[in-house]
Amino acid sequence: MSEPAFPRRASTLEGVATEAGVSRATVSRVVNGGIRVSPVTQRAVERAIQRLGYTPNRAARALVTRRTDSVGLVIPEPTSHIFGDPFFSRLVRGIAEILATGDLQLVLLTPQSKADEERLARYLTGGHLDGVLLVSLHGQDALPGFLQSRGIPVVVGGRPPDGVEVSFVDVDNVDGARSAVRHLIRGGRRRIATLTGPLDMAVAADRLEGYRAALAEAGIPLDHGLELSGEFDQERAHDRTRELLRRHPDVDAIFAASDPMAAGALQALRRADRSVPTDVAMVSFDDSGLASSAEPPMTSVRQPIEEMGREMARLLTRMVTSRDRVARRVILATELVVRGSSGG
Amino acid sequence: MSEPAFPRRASTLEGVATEAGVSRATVSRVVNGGIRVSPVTQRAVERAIQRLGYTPNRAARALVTRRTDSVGLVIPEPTSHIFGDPFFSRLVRGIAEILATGDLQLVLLTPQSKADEERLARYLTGGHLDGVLLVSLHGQDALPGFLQSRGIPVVVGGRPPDGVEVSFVDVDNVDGARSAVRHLIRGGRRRIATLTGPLDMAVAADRLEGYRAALAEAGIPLDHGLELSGEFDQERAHDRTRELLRRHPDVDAIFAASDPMAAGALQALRRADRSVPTDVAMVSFDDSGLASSAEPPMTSVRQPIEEMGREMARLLTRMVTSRDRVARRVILATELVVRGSSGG
DNA sequence: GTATCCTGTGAGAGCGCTCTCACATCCGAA
DNA sequence: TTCGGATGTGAGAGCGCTCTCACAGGATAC
Repeated sequence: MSEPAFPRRASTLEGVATEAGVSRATVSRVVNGGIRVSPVTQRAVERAIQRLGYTPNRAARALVTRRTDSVGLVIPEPTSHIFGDPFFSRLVRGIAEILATGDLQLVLLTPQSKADEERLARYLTGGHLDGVLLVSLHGQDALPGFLQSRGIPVVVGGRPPDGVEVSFVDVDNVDGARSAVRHLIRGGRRRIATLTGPLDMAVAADRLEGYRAALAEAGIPLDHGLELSGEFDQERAHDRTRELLRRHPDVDAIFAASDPMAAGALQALRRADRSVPTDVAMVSFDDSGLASSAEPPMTSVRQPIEEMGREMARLLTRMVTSRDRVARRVILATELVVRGSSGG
Repeated sequence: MSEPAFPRRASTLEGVATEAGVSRATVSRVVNGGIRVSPVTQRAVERAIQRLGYTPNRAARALVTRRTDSVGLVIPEPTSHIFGDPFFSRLVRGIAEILATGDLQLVLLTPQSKADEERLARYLTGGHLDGVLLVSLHGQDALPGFLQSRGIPVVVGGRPPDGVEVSFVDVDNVDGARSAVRHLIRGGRRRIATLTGPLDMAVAADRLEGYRAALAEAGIPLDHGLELSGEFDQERAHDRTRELLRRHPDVDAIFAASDPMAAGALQALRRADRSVPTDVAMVSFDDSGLASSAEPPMTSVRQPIEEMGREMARLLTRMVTSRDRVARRVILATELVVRGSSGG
């Protein structure tokens, strides 16, 4: 195969202007919406653009407009945590869907270390991006406040750190967890344990709060020995469940704060010869593919993750394209999908 | 909360130059590697950069260097197909890991329609990106050849369309499938069915080829009634398996070309009261979390997906930073992870 | 008829950077 | 001593675009 021809120098505004017999300024007007251009000129320019296959040079445009037409998605998470859990993909899907309509590019940023994070902060404040989406924040992460104070449009996915006045989109985790546990209580369960995520994450804390609220309203006393906190993953959930069954053999239900955790718990229950849902009923959170394919199929709290992504992108787009910097909060409702694991 | 102060104008080369008492050119030299700068000047400039918190303006730089320091990842796939399957996340992880070391930004592009694809082709040829990673190509997609002919660095994940001389990284799907089916044959199975992916995708065709090769070398005649092609997803695999069991009740093993498909088949087998592995042995492909958490745990072909991402990023980085345009092909080996489902 | 406005267009500056070229030193070799 | 060649530095052009301003010419107002 012959060496591919190197692309001829991409055509510029200047070239189009010459071709159409007008000035650069006029071509620029046509390209940017054709305001104040006569129909005749407009058509001539459009034909010239067509003939030359002209595409505006983004770098040149960015240099003068101080807009890059791209936004960042920051996931400050050891990437290994993201996998096995399609949360991330679904979120990106929703985000990309909306950004595409606004002609904004999505730039992915996954700082893996402290050094990465410093470089990132630099990058973000360096005017490389028009706005930033932040997800999977731990604890009192300073990033949202920092960016906000520098005037950079920010939208957080999930509840942001306390005291930071920033736009965010969250799922109603408290309510979702409460309805899950209520469902177990309605099924006659009383000794209900919960596997929580890392409690420095708002999402984990909120789900625990919902669990407690449901017990409280049913008049069931809290037993902190039934609250097992840890990571969101399957392996550790398995171990924690085994431990739980040893210490509290009377447990008759488990609320797991994620599907992978439920899968781990299910394994532990099977190995301990406890049948689900007869001996131990289960409800989980996420309603990913894992839940529906589990054996028995898992009752789970469905989160509108794509919608969360969409809403985040919508908020950010608005902040980027207008000078509107008012912090907004959007809370999305969850839905309990009942399957066999909870004893229906 | 008070309105956040708007960020002061980011400092420029000019500013740093003044601060350090040198010319713009000298600062530029320091920023770009400090070649031909005296140690004294170098230090002075570095201090000035530090004091002013200077970050180079990427747009301005791109305008003159004609490099954007960002590469695209194109996934021309109805995004819904990506989910439930962590392939995508793992790939991105590997890619991001390598790109970070080379200071390249990852831009995600997921064309969803023909119109999107045309816009994309424009965008890619418009000099907005230094290079492109393509994955999940269907059939005889023209994109890789098109980009290649325009002189844009391209690396394909998976086997590219025939006749296109382009760099790619692929998993040895033929060999992986062959070893999976050999394993079933060694276990004494003879009536082995396979659930394949869409055969216009090289990955699906290759796995089918491996399946056939294993049967052929064992002297087992092919029966096309045992080859069920379709999508990679769980639901349709379930339906196809039910159909298979009706038509060919003597089947004693199934090789599923993905984990979600295996999960679907497992459900269908359970509902038909066939025990796994006693009545029907199973092997799948991917070795995602789904495989290890299935009941029984699924024997599966593990693919080095992160490594595939890393290798793709490495190839692209090399093409972008040098003028090296030689097409390279990298084939990564798979590994059979034996668990309960195959009766191993 | 002149003053005023609006519309369509072009000239030209300038965004922040890189890169070429010129030049001023300084060194060692002839 | 003179010269060629490093070596370190600065001046200035120019990348492709947007945006302000000026201005011509037609419509509208008095």
